[in-house]
Amino acid sequence: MRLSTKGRYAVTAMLDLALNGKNGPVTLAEISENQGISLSYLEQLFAALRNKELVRGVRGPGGGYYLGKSADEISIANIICAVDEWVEFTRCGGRQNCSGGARCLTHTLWDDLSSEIFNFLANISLGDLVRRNLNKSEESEEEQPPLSVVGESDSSSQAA
Amino acid sequence: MRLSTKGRYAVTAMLDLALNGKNGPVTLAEISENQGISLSYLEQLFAALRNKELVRGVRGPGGGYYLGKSADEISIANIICAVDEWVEFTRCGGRQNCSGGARCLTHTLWDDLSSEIFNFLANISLGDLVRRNLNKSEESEEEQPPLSVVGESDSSSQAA
DNA sequence: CTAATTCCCAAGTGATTTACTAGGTAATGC
DNA sequence: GCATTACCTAGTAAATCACTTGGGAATTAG
Repeated sequence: MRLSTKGRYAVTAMLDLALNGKNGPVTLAEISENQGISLSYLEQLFAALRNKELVRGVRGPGGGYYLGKSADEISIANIICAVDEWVEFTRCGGRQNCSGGARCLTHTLWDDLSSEIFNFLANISLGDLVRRNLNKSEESEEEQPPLSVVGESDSSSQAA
Repeated sequence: MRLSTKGRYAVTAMLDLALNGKNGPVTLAEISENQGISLSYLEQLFAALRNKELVRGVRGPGGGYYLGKSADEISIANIICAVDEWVEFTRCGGRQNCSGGARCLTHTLWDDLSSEIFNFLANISLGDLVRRNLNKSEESEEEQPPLSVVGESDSSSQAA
């Protein structure tokens, strides 16, 4: 998993699309304006998103972009992977002996954590985020817990 | 949050330290060997980790690094933030009107998601990962669910 | 005391990535 | 046919990555 600013641009743009695309397509010019991202950079990001069929472009006047599927079918992980493409990290390529035999244990741990993070992001959809925001708008100033809490771990006090 | 390869190096190195540091300090040379990371790059990473008091160095022969606190008190978010430092993403600086008034809504959504991801990583400690691995070694080939599942979301079928 | 070992520190470097500009072409609507 | 939009390619300054070089400074073994 890789969560760079590029992925953030993509997620932010997709959120904009999900929010403003209810009636008719949204132009990249609008997203550029709204989110302060350069038009041409958006074009590059959307080329990648288009390849993964996360968005669908319509040319000509009145054109723009639609979501490629329903907001509930698009996960944050989908978006990030589309633009930031997954790089395999551990060098031991899964099968190699990895300097000293059973020392590859650390890599196993990392791989576990890595897919953990991926699953987390794969379980949050654009639809989730949008719905959550609508709820917040209605309930206005009421305190609300984060959309889905990890539970378990009570290892206190580590917010930087 | 920012999860680059740099953060991965740091997490991997810290895992190595947590696993091999039970009796005596671990040298960067060992970690370098084990994990295939250049010694000097490790030094840079550990300089950052030292600043955040996540590790403690001991000089001279027989020296090396200890964890700065117990493995349970060190979260993955701690490690990543130490080396990869948090960059604020949204341009509207929290208070600005953000081109067109209520359009900053997308940014609110992003901020929510962002702190969501952070909390997730803040709730996984080095200790958690190590314990999980020990369990796995004992129970050997038994199937085990990922360390902590998100629950809730049933928005099926989105693993790439 | 000396020498080896380790952490510590600073500067520099080629490769890659980031976010962007410039300059197009292709389809579509009025 | 003209404006509008998506689509495509190339180039670029700045930043980041992962690493090298070349030194220290503290500690221990002998």
